[in-house]
Amino acid sequence: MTLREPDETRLKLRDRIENEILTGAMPPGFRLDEVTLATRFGVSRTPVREALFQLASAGLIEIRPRRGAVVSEVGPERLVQMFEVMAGLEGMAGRLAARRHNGDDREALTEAHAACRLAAETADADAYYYENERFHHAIYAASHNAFLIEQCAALHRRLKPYRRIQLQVMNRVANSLAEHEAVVGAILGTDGEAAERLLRDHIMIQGDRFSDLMASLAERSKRPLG
Amino acid sequence: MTLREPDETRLKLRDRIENEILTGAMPPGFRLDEVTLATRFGVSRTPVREALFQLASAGLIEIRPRRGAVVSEVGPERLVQMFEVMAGLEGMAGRLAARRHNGDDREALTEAHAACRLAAETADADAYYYENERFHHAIYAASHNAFLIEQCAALHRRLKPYRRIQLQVMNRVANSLAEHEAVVGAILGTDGEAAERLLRDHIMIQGDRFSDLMASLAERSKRPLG
DNA sequence: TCAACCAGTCTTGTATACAAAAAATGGATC
DNA sequence: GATCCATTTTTTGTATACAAGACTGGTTGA
Repeated sequence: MTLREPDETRLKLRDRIENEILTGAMPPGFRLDEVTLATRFGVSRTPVREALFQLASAGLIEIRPRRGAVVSEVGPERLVQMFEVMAGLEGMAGRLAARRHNGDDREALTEAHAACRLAAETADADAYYYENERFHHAIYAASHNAFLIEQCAALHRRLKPYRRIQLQVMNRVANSLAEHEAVVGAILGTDGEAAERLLRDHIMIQGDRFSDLMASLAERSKRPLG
Repeated sequence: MTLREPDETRLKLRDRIENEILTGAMPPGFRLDEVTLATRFGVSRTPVREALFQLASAGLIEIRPRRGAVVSEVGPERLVQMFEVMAGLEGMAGRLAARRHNGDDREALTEAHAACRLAAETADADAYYYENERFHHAIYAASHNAFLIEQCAALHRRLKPYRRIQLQVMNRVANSLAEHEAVVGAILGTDGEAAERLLRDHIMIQGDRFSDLMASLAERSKRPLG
Protein backbone atom coordinates (compact mmCIF):
# COMPACT_ATOMS: atom_id res chain seq x y z
CA MET A 1 0.00 0.00 0.00
CA THR A 2 1.83 3.04 -1.18
CA LEU A 3 -1.17 5.28 -1.69
CA ARG A 4 -1.28 7.96 0.93
CA GLU A 5 -4.42 8.21 3.01
CA PRO A 6 -5.11 11.70 4.34
CA ASP A 7 -4.28 12.36 7.98
CA GLU A 8 -4.81 9.00 9.61
CA THR A 9 -5.21 10.26 13.16
CA ARG A 10 -7.93 12.73 12.18
CA LEU A 11 -10.25 10.01 10.94
CA LYS A 12 -12.97 8.52 13.03
CA LEU A 13 -12.11 5.34 14.83
CA ARG A 14 -14.39 3.30 12.62
CA ASP A 15 -12.57 4.39 9.48
CA ARG A 16 -9.17 3.80 10.98
CA ILE A 17 -9.99 0.19 11.79
CA GLU A 18 -11.70 -0.20 8.43
CA ASN A 19 -8.58 0.99 6.67
CA GLU A 20 -6.45 -1.56 8.48
CA ILE A 21 -8.81 -4.26 7.31
CA LEU A 22 -9.10 -3.03 3.73
CA THR A 23 -5.35 -2.58 3.38
CA GLY A 24 -4.71 -6.04 4.72
CA ALA A 25 -2.95 -4.93 7.90
CA MET A 26 -5.61 -6.95 9.66
CA PRO A 27 -6.03 -10.00 7.46
CA PRO A 28 -9.12 -12.22 7.29
CA GLY A 29 -9.46 -14.26 10.45
CA PHE A 30 -7.59 -11.65 12.48
CA ARG A 31 -8.89 -11.44 16.02
CA LEU A 32 -10.05 -7.97 17.09
CA ASP A 33 -9.43 -7.73 20.79
CA GLU A 34 -11.26 -4.82 22.35
CA VAL A 35 -8.67 -3.82 24.95
CA THR A 36 -5.82 -4.18 22.49
CA LEU A 37 -7.56 -1.89 20.00
CA ALA A 38 -8.52 0.50 22.78
CA THR A 39 -4.96 0.93 24.04
CA ARG A 40 -3.59 1.04 20.49
CA PHE A 41 -5.86 3.91 19.50
CA GLY A 42 -5.66 5.58 22.89
CA VAL A 43 -9.36 5.37 23.77
CA SER A 44 -11.52 3.23 26.03
CA ARG A 45 -13.40 0.10 25.06
CA THR A 46 -16.71 1.90 24.59
CA PRO A 47 -15.96 3.70 21.30
CA VAL A 48 -14.08 0.64 20.08
CA ARG A 49 -17.17 -1.49 20.57
CA GLU A 50 -19.30 1.04 18.73
CA ALA A 51 -16.90 0.98 15.79
CA LEU A 52 -16.91 -2.81 15.78
CA PHE A 53 -20.69 -2.93 15.61
CA GLN A 54 -20.67 -0.63 12.63
CA LEU A 55 -18.04 -2.70 10.86
CA ALA A 56 -20.07 -5.82 11.55
CA SER A 57 -23.13 -4.21 9.97
CA ALA A 58 -21.05 -3.47 6.89
CA GLY A 59 -19.99 -7.11 6.78
CA LEU A 60 -16.29 -6.47 7.20
CA ILE A 61 -16.06 -8.27 10.50
CA GLU A 62 -18.07 -10.90 12.30
CA ILE A 63 -19.10 -10.63 15.93
CA ARG A 64 -19.85 -13.91 17.63
CA PRO A 65 -21.73 -13.16 20.85
CA ARG A 66 -19.49 -13.50 23.90
CA ARG A 67 -16.74 -14.84 21.64
CA GLY A 68 -15.20 -11.76 20.17
CA ALA A 69 -14.88 -10.25 16.71
CA VAL A 70 -12.77 -11.41 13.77
CA VAL A 71 -12.14 -10.01 10.30
CA SER A 72 -14.51 -11.77 7.90
CA GLU A 73 -13.08 -14.60 5.87
CA VAL A 74 -14.09 -14.10 2.26
CA GLY A 75 -13.72 -17.36 0.41
CA PRO A 76 -13.63 -17.70 -3.38
CA GLU A 77 -17.28 -18.67 -3.60
CA ARG A 78 -18.53 -15.67 -1.69
CA LEU A 79 -16.18 -13.41 -3.61
CA VAL A 80 -17.67 -14.57 -6.91
CA GLN A 81 -21.12 -13.90 -5.49
CA MET A 82 -20.14 -10.40 -4.46
CA PHE A 83 -18.67 -9.66 -7.87
CA GLU A 84 -21.82 -11.04 -9.45
CA VAL A 85 -23.96 -8.60 -7.46
CA MET A 86 -21.50 -5.79 -8.20
CA ALA A 87 -21.86 -6.63 -11.89
CA GLY A 88 -25.62 -6.43 -11.61
CA LEU A 89 -25.57 -3.11 -9.79
CA GLU A 90 -23.02 -1.55 -12.11
CA GLY A 91 -24.92 -2.78 -15.13
CA MET A 92 -28.01 -1.16 -13.74
CA ALA A 93 -26.13 2.07 -13.08
CA GLY A 94 -24.88 1.99 -16.66
CA ARG A 95 -28.35 1.43 -18.05
CA LEU A 96 -29.73 4.36 -16.09
CA ALA A 97 -26.71 6.51 -16.88
CA ALA A 98 -27.26 5.98 -20.60
CA ARG A 99 -30.79 7.30 -20.24
CA ARG A 100 -30.21 10.11 -17.75
CA HIS A 101 -26.77 11.59 -18.22
CA ASN A 102 -26.44 15.35 -18.55
CA GLY A 103 -23.62 17.65 -19.58
CA ASP A 104 -21.77 17.44 -16.30
CA ASP A 105 -21.99 13.65 -16.30
CA ARG A 106 -20.63 13.44 -19.85
CA GLU A 107 -17.76 15.71 -18.96
CA ALA A 108 -16.86 13.77 -15.81
CA LEU A 109 -17.07 10.46 -17.64
CA THR A 110 -14.93 11.42 -20.63
CA GLU A 111 -12.44 13.12 -18.36
CA ALA A 112 -12.10 10.09 -16.12
CA HIS A 113 -11.74 7.86 -19.17
CA ALA A 114 -9.02 10.08 -20.60
CA ALA A 115 -7.18 9.93 -17.29
CA CYS A 116 -7.42 6.13 -17.37
CA ARG A 117 -5.95 6.06 -20.85
CA LEU A 118 -3.08 8.30 -19.82
CA ALA A 119 -2.30 6.10 -16.84
CA ALA A 120 -2.45 3.00 -19.03
CA GLU A 121 -0.14 4.52 -21.64
CA THR A 122 2.42 5.52 -19.05
CA ALA A 123 2.07 2.05 -17.51
CA ASP A 124 1.43 3.55 -14.08
CA ALA A 125 -0.48 0.79 -12.30
CA ASP A 126 -1.15 2.81 -9.17
CA ALA A 127 -2.49 5.73 -11.17
CA TYR A 128 -4.66 3.45 -13.27
CA TYR A 129 -6.07 1.92 -10.13
CA TYR A 130 -7.03 5.36 -8.87
CA GLU A 131 -8.43 6.68 -12.14
CA ASN A 132 -10.34 3.47 -12.70
CA GLU A 133 -12.12 4.11 -9.45
CA ARG A 134 -12.97 7.63 -10.54
CA PHE A 135 -14.32 6.29 -13.83
CA HIS A 136 -16.68 3.88 -12.16
CA HIS A 137 -17.90 6.47 -9.71
CA ALA A 138 -18.65 8.77 -12.64
CA ILE A 139 -20.96 6.10 -14.01
CA TYR A 140 -22.68 5.67 -10.67
CA ALA A 141 -23.23 9.42 -10.42
CA ALA A 142 -24.70 9.58 -13.93
CA SER A 143 -27.43 7.13 -12.89
CA HIS A 144 -28.99 9.97 -10.89
CA ASN A 145 -30.22 7.50 -8.30
CA ALA A 146 -28.72 8.50 -4.95
CA PHE A 147 -29.60 5.21 -3.30
CA LEU A 148 -28.02 3.20 -6.09
CA ILE A 149 -24.94 5.39 -5.93
CA GLU A 150 -24.59 4.61 -2.23
CA GLN A 151 -25.03 0.88 -2.76
CA CYS A 152 -22.54 0.77 -5.61
CA ALA A 153 -19.99 2.82 -3.70
CA ALA A 154 -20.31 0.64 -0.60
CA LEU A 155 -19.85 -2.61 -2.49
CA HIS A 156 -17.10 -1.15 -4.67
CA ARG A 157 -15.29 -0.14 -1.52
CA ARG A 158 -15.65 -3.57 -0.05
CA LEU A 159 -14.24 -5.23 -3.14
CA LYS A 160 -11.43 -2.70 -3.34
CA PRO A 161 -8.57 -4.80 -1.94
CA TYR A 162 -9.36 -7.74 -4.18
CA ARG A 163 -9.62 -5.63 -7.32
CA ARG A 164 -6.34 -4.01 -6.48
CA ILE A 165 -4.40 -7.21 -6.02
CA GLN A 166 -5.91 -8.48 -9.20
CA LEU A 167 -4.92 -5.47 -11.27
CA GLN A 168 -1.40 -5.73 -9.95
CA VAL A 169 -1.05 -9.46 -10.35
CA MET A 170 -2.64 -9.85 -13.75
CA ASN A 171 -1.91 -7.75 -16.73
CA ARG A 172 -5.46 -6.63 -17.28
CA VAL A 173 -4.97 -2.90 -17.74
CA ALA A 174 -5.07 -2.97 -21.55
CA ASN A 175 -8.24 -5.07 -21.70
CA SER A 176 -9.86 -3.02 -18.98
CA LEU A 177 -9.28 0.16 -20.91
CA ALA A 178 -10.76 -1.27 -24.09
CA GLU A 179 -13.85 -2.31 -22.17
CA HIS A 180 -14.15 1.17 -20.69
CA GLU A 181 -14.00 2.59 -24.19
CA ALA A 182 -16.98 0.51 -25.26
CA VAL A 183 -18.91 1.44 -22.13
CA VAL A 184 -18.37 5.14 -22.71
CA GLY A 185 -19.57 4.74 -26.27
CA ALA A 186 -22.74 2.98 -25.20
CA ILE A 187 -23.57 5.51 -22.50
CA LEU A 188 -22.91 8.57 -24.66
CA GLY A 189 -24.90 6.88 -27.43
CA THR A 190 -27.78 6.46 -24.94
CA ASP A 191 -27.81 2.72 -25.55
CA GLY A 192 -28.85 1.53 -22.10
CA GLU A 193 -29.04 -2.15 -22.98
CA ALA A 194 -25.52 -2.18 -24.39
CA ALA A 195 -24.13 -0.20 -21.46
CA GLU A 196 -25.69 -2.64 -19.03
CA ARG A 197 -24.36 -5.69 -20.83
CA LEU A 198 -20.88 -4.28 -21.32
CA LEU A 199 -20.51 -3.21 -17.71
CA ARG A 200 -21.87 -6.48 -16.41
CA ASP A 201 -19.30 -8.39 -18.42
CA HIS A 202 -16.57 -5.95 -17.48
CA ILE A 203 -17.13 -6.62 -13.78
CA MET A 204 -17.76 -10.32 -14.07
CA ILE A 205 -14.45 -10.84 -15.84
CA GLN A 206 -12.77 -9.30 -12.82
CA GLY A 207 -14.77 -11.57 -10.53
CA ASP A 208 -14.05 -14.74 -12.45
CA ARG A 209 -10.39 -14.00 -12.79
CA PHE A 210 -10.04 -13.08 -9.21
CA SER A 211 -11.81 -16.13 -7.92
CA ASP A 212 -9.49 -18.28 -10.03
CA LEU A 213 -6.56 -16.53 -8.45
CA MET A 214 -7.92 -16.92 -4.95
CA ALA A 215 -8.83 -20.55 -5.47
CA SER A 216 -5.33 -21.33 -6.64
CA LEU A 217 -3.82 -19.44 -3.73
CA ALA A 218 -6.04 -21.25 -1.26
CA GLU A 219 -5.20 -24.56 -2.86
CA ARG A 220 -1.50 -23.89 -2.67
CA SER A 221 -1.61 -22.74 0.95
CA LYS A 222 -3.37 -25.94 1.95
CA ARG A 223 -0.57 -28.12 0.67
CA PRO A 224 1.86 -28.99 3.49
CA LEU A 225 5.30 -27.46 3.09
CA GLY A 226 3.87 -25.62 0.02
CA MET B 1 -50.65 -3.94 12.62
CA THR B 2 -52.37 -7.15 13.50
CA LEU B 3 -49.68 -9.64 12.58
CA ARG B 4 -48.21 -11.20 15.68
CA GLU B 5 -44.45 -11.06 16.07
CA PRO B 6 -43.01 -13.97 18.04
CA ASP B 7 -42.12 -13.32 21.65
CA GLU B 8 -41.30 -9.65 21.66
CA THR B 9 -39.33 -9.61 24.89
CA ARG B 10 -37.07 -12.43 23.79
CA LEU B 11 -35.76 -10.55 20.78
CA LYS B 12 -32.54 -8.64 20.85
CA LEU B 13 -32.84 -4.97 21.61
CA ARG B 14 -31.89 -4.02 18.08
CA ASP B 15 -34.76 -6.00 16.61
CA ARG B 16 -37.25 -4.65 19.10
CA ILE B 17 -36.48 -1.07 18.17
CA GLU B 18 -36.38 -2.01 14.50
CA ASN B 19 -39.84 -3.50 14.77
CA GLU B 20 -41.21 -0.32 16.29
CA ILE B 21 -39.81 1.62 13.37
CA LEU B 22 -40.96 -0.80 10.67
CA THR B 23 -44.45 -1.05 12.12
CA GLY B 24 -44.75 2.70 12.32
CA ALA B 25 -44.90 2.91 16.11
CA MET B 26 -41.89 5.19 15.75
CA PRO B 27 -42.72 7.25 12.66
CA PRO B 28 -40.19 9.03 10.43
CA GLY B 29 -38.70 12.00 12.23
CA PHE B 30 -39.31 10.41 15.63
CA ARG B 31 -36.63 11.37 18.12
CA LEU B 32 -34.84 8.42 19.71
CA ASP B 33 -33.81 9.54 23.17
CA GLU B 34 -31.25 7.20 24.72
CA VAL B 35 -32.39 7.38 28.33
CA THR B 36 -36.05 7.09 27.37
CA LEU B 37 -35.35 3.95 25.35
CA ALA B 38 -33.11 2.60 28.09
CA THR B 39 -35.74 2.93 30.81
CA ARG B 40 -38.46 1.71 28.49
CA PHE B 41 -36.61 -1.50 27.68
CA GLY B 42 -35.21 -1.87 31.18
CA VAL B 43 -31.52 -1.65 30.27
CA SER B 44 -28.80 0.95 30.50
CA ARG B 45 -27.77 3.39 27.79
CA THR B 46 -24.84 1.27 26.61
CA PRO B 47 -26.78 -1.50 24.82
CA VAL B 48 -29.23 1.09 23.52
CA ARG B 49 -26.41 3.00 21.87
CA GLU B 50 -25.06 -0.17 20.30
CA ALA B 51 -28.48 -0.94 18.87
CA LEU B 52 -28.79 2.59 17.52
CA PHE B 53 -25.45 2.33 15.73
CA GLN B 54 -26.56 -0.85 14.05
CA LEU B 55 -29.84 0.68 12.97
CA ALA B 56 -27.97 3.66 11.59
CA SER B 57 -25.75 1.36 9.52
CA ALA B 58 -28.88 -0.25 8.11
CA GLY B 59 -30.17 3.20 7.19
CA LEU B 60 -33.30 3.03 9.33
CA ILE B 61 -32.25 5.89 11.55
CA GLU B 62 -29.87 8.80 11.28
CA ILE B 63 -27.39 9.73 13.96
CA ARG B 64 -26.28 13.34 13.89
CA PRO B 65 -23.13 13.59 16.04
CA ARG B 66 -23.86 15.17 19.39
CA ARG B 67 -27.42 15.87 18.26
CA GLY B 68 -29.18 12.57 18.75
CA ALA B 69 -30.83 9.99 16.55
CA VAL B 70 -34.07 10.23 14.59
CA VAL B 71 -36.00 7.77 12.44
CA SER B 72 -35.03 8.38 8.82
CA GLU B 73 -37.40 10.45 6.75
CA VAL B 74 -37.94 8.65 3.47
CA GLY B 75 -39.33 11.07 0.95
CA PRO B 76 -41.05 10.09 -2.29
CA GLU B 77 -37.93 10.64 -4.36
CA ARG B 78 -35.75 8.38 -2.25
CA LEU B 79 -38.50 5.80 -2.08
CA VAL B 80 -38.65 5.62 -5.86
CA GLN B 81 -34.89 5.20 -5.92
CA MET B 82 -35.05 2.37 -3.41
CA PHE B 83 -37.77 0.61 -5.37
CA GLU B 84 -35.72 1.09 -8.52
CA VAL B 85 -32.77 -0.67 -6.91
CA MET B 86 -35.06 -3.35 -5.51
CA ALA B 87 -36.37 -3.88 -9.02
CA GLY B 88 -32.85 -4.27 -10.33
CA LEU B 89 -31.85 -6.73 -7.61
CA GLU B 90 -35.02 -8.79 -7.91
CA GLY B 91 -34.71 -8.84 -11.68
CA MET B 92 -31.20 -10.15 -11.27
CA ALA B 93 -32.35 -12.78 -8.80
CA GLY B 94 -35.02 -13.85 -11.28
CA ARG B 95 -32.53 -14.08 -14.12
CA LEU B 96 -30.19 -16.24 -12.06
CA ALA B 97 -33.09 -18.27 -10.67
CA ALA B 98 -34.23 -19.13 -14.20
CA ARG B 99 -30.78 -20.53 -14.94
CA ARG B 100 -30.01 -22.22 -11.63
CA HIS B 101 -33.20 -23.49 -10.03
CA ASN B 102 -33.32 -27.09 -8.85
CA GLY B 103 -36.12 -29.37 -7.71
CA ASP B 104 -36.39 -27.88 -4.25
CA ASP B 105 -36.50 -24.37 -5.67
CA ARG B 106 -39.26 -25.28 -8.10
CA GLU B 107 -41.27 -26.86 -5.33
CA ALA B 108 -40.89 -23.88 -3.00
CA LEU B 109 -41.76 -21.44 -5.78
CA THR B 110 -44.88 -23.20 -7.02
CA GLU B 111 -46.02 -23.80 -3.47
CA ALA B 112 -45.62 -20.15 -2.52
CA HIS B 113 -47.41 -19.11 -5.68
CA ALA B 114 -50.31 -21.46 -4.94
CA ALA B 115 -50.55 -20.01 -1.44
CA CYS B 116 -50.68 -16.51 -2.93
CA ARG B 117 -53.49 -17.54 -5.23
CA LEU B 118 -55.45 -19.05 -2.36
CA ALA B 119 -55.05 -15.87 -0.32
CA ALA B 120 -56.11 -13.76 -3.29
CA GLU B 121 -59.17 -15.90 -3.93
CA THR B 122 -60.28 -15.71 -0.33
CA ALA B 123 -59.57 -11.97 -0.43
CA ASP B 124 -57.43 -12.23 2.69
CA ALA B 125 -55.18 -9.18 2.41
CA ASP B 126 -53.06 -10.04 5.44
CA ALA B 127 -52.50 -13.57 4.22
CA TYR B 128 -51.62 -12.36 0.73
CA TYR B 129 -49.13 -9.94 2.20
CA TYR B 130 -47.44 -12.79 4.05
CA GLU B 131 -47.48 -15.29 1.19
CA ASN B 132 -46.27 -12.64 -1.23
CA GLU B 133 -43.21 -12.25 0.95
CA ARG B 134 -42.62 -15.99 0.90
CA PHE B 135 -42.94 -16.01 -2.89
CA HIS B 136 -40.29 -13.36 -3.36
CA HIS B 137 -37.94 -15.03 -0.92
CA ALA B 138 -38.34 -18.25 -2.89
CA ILE B 139 -37.05 -16.42 -5.96
CA TYR B 140 -34.10 -14.99 -4.06
CA ALA B 141 -33.21 -18.46 -2.78
CA ALA B 142 -33.38 -19.95 -6.27
CA SER B 143 -30.68 -17.52 -7.43
CA HIS B 144 -28.18 -19.59 -5.45
CA ASN B 145 -26.16 -16.49 -4.67
CA ALA B 146 -25.99 -16.16 -0.90
CA PHE B 147 -24.77 -12.56 -1.06
CA LEU B 148 -27.55 -11.54 -3.41
CA ILE B 149 -30.07 -13.28 -1.18
CA GLU B 150 -28.85 -11.23 1.78
CA GLN B 151 -29.00 -7.97 -0.15
CA CYS B 152 -32.47 -8.65 -1.49
CA ALA B 153 -33.78 -9.70 1.91
CA ALA B 154 -32.35 -6.61 3.58
CA LEU B 155 -33.84 -4.19 1.08
CA HIS B 156 -37.11 -6.09 0.95
CA ARG B 157 -37.33 -5.80 4.71
CA ARG B 158 -36.63 -2.13 4.57
CA LEU B 159 -39.38 -1.52 2.03
CA LYS B 160 -41.79 -3.72 3.95
CA PRO B 161 -43.91 -1.03 5.62
CA TYR B 162 -44.42 0.84 2.36
CA ARG B 163 -45.36 -2.26 0.40
CA ARG B 164 -47.80 -3.18 3.10
CA ILE B 165 -49.63 0.12 3.16
CA GLN B 166 -49.73 0.06 -0.57
CA LEU B 167 -51.29 -3.40 -0.81
CA GLN B 168 -53.92 -2.37 1.69
CA VAL B 169 -54.68 1.01 0.20
CA MET B 170 -54.75 0.08 -3.45
CA ASN B 171 -56.47 -2.89 -4.91
CA ARG B 172 -53.47 -4.42 -6.49
CA VAL B 173 -53.79 -8.02 -5.38
CA ALA B 174 -55.31 -9.29 -8.61
CA ASN B 175 -52.71 -7.63 -10.82
CA SER B 176 -49.91 -8.73 -8.52
CA LEU B 177 -51.01 -12.34 -8.77
CA ALA B 178 -51.15 -12.22 -12.56
CA GLU B 179 -47.62 -10.83 -12.64
CA HIS B 180 -46.45 -13.60 -10.32
CA GLU B 181 -47.96 -16.13 -12.69
CA ALA B 182 -45.92 -14.80 -15.58
CA VAL B 183 -42.76 -14.73 -13.47
CA VAL B 184 -43.20 -18.36 -12.42
CA GLY B 185 -43.68 -19.33 -16.05
CA ALA B 186 -40.50 -17.56 -17.13
CA ILE B 187 -38.40 -19.05 -14.34
CA LEU B 188 -39.66 -22.60 -14.80
CA GLY B 189 -39.21 -22.18 -18.53
CA THR B 190 -35.58 -21.13 -17.86
CA ASP B 191 -36.12 -17.85 -19.67
CA GLY B 192 -33.79 -15.62 -17.67
CA GLU B 193 -34.31 -12.51 -19.78
CA ALA B 194 -38.08 -12.68 -19.43
CA ALA B 195 -37.93 -13.40 -15.72
CA GLU B 196 -35.67 -10.40 -15.21
CA ARG B 197 -37.88 -8.07 -17.23
CA LEU B 198 -41.12 -9.26 -15.63
CA LEU B 199 -39.82 -8.99 -12.09
CA ARG B 200 -38.30 -5.59 -12.74
CA ASP B 201 -41.62 -4.28 -13.98
CA HIS B 202 -43.49 -6.01 -11.16
CA ILE B 203 -41.45 -4.15 -8.55
CA MET B 204 -41.31 -0.85 -10.36
CA ILE B 205 -45.08 -0.72 -10.58
CA GLN B 206 -45.17 -0.99 -6.80
CA GLY B 207 -42.58 1.75 -6.50
CA ASP B 208 -44.27 4.12 -8.91
CA ARG B 209 -47.69 3.61 -7.41
CA PHE B 210 -46.46 4.04 -3.93
CA SER B 211 -44.49 7.13 -4.70
CA ASP B 212 -47.58 8.63 -6.33
CA LEU B 213 -49.50 7.91 -3.16
CA MET B 214 -46.81 9.38 -0.97
CA ALA B 215 -46.39 12.43 -3.14
CA SER B 216 -50.09 13.16 -2.99
CA LEU B 217 -50.16 12.68 0.75
CA ALA B 218 -47.14 14.95 1.19
CA GLU B 219 -48.71 17.53 -1.08
CA ARG B 220 -51.94 17.48 0.83
CA SER B 221 -50.25 17.74 4.23
CA LYS B 222 -48.36 20.79 3.07
CA ARG B 223 -51.51 22.69 2.24
CA PRO B 224 -52.57 24.81 5.20
CA LEU B 225 -55.84 23.78 6.82
CA GLY B 226 -55.96 20.64 4.61
C1' DT C 1 -2.05 -42.36 27.67
C1' DC C 2 -5.98 -39.96 27.19
C1' DA C 3 -10.20 -37.94 28.37
C1' DA C 4 -12.89 -35.36 31.62
C1' DC C 5 -13.27 -32.04 35.05
C1' DC C 6 -12.24 -28.12 37.88
C1' DA C 7 -10.04 -23.76 39.24
C1' DG C 8 -8.14 -19.66 37.64
C1' DT C 9 -7.77 -16.19 34.10
C1' DC C 10 -9.23 -13.62 30.40
C1' DT C 11 -12.72 -11.37 27.57
C1' DT C 12 -17.04 -9.76 26.63
C1' DG C 13 -21.51 -7.52 28.05
C1' DT C 14 -23.73 -4.17 30.98
C1' DA C 15 -24.19 -0.50 34.33
C1' DT C 16 -22.76 3.72 36.17
C1' DA C 17 -20.04 7.96 36.62
C1' DC C 18 -18.13 11.89 34.65
C1' DA C 19 -17.02 15.39 30.87
C1' DA C 20 -18.35 18.17 27.16
C1' DA C 21 -21.40 19.94 23.89
C1' DA C 22 -25.93 21.35 22.48
C1' DA C 23 -30.51 22.95 23.73
C1' DA C 24 -33.50 25.43 26.81
C1' DT C 25 -34.46 29.02 29.96
C1' DG C 26 -34.74 33.50 31.74
C1' DG C 27 -33.52 38.13 32.23
C1' DA C 28 -31.99 42.43 30.41
C1' DT C 29 -32.00 45.66 26.70
C1' DC C 30 -33.60 48.00 22.66
C1' DG D 1 -43.08 43.09 22.54
C1' DA D 2 -39.08 41.02 20.37
C1' DT D 3 -34.19 39.90 20.48
C1' DC D 4 -29.86 38.81 22.21
C1' DC D 5 -26.75 36.99 25.60
C1' DA D 6 -25.56 34.44 29.87
C1' DT D 7 -26.73 30.66 32.69
C1' DT D 8 -28.88 26.43 33.57
C1' DT D 9 -30.39 22.10 32.12
C1' DT D 10 -30.49 18.32 29.26
C1' DT D 11 -28.29 14.98 26.36
C1' DT D 12 -24.58 12.86 24.10
C1' DG D 13 -19.80 10.91 24.20
C1' DT D 14 -16.29 8.57 26.88
C1' DA D 15 -14.12 6.23 30.74
C1' DT D 16 -14.30 3.04 34.31
C1' DA D 17 -16.21 -0.57 37.34
C1' DC D 18 -18.42 -4.78 37.87
C1' DA D 19 -20.75 -9.29 36.43
C1' DA D 20 -21.00 -13.32 33.79
C1' DG D 21 -19.84 -16.36 30.14
C1' DA D 22 -15.75 -18.47 27.61
C1' DC D 23 -11.01 -20.16 27.45
C1' DT D 24 -6.64 -22.34 29.64
C1' DG D 25 -3.93 -25.34 32.04
C1' DG D 26 -3.26 -28.70 35.16
C1' DT D 27 -4.82 -32.50 37.77
C1' DT D 28 -7.23 -36.78 38.48
C1' DG D 29 -9.36 -40.89 37.27
C1' DA D 30 -10.02 -44.75 34.32
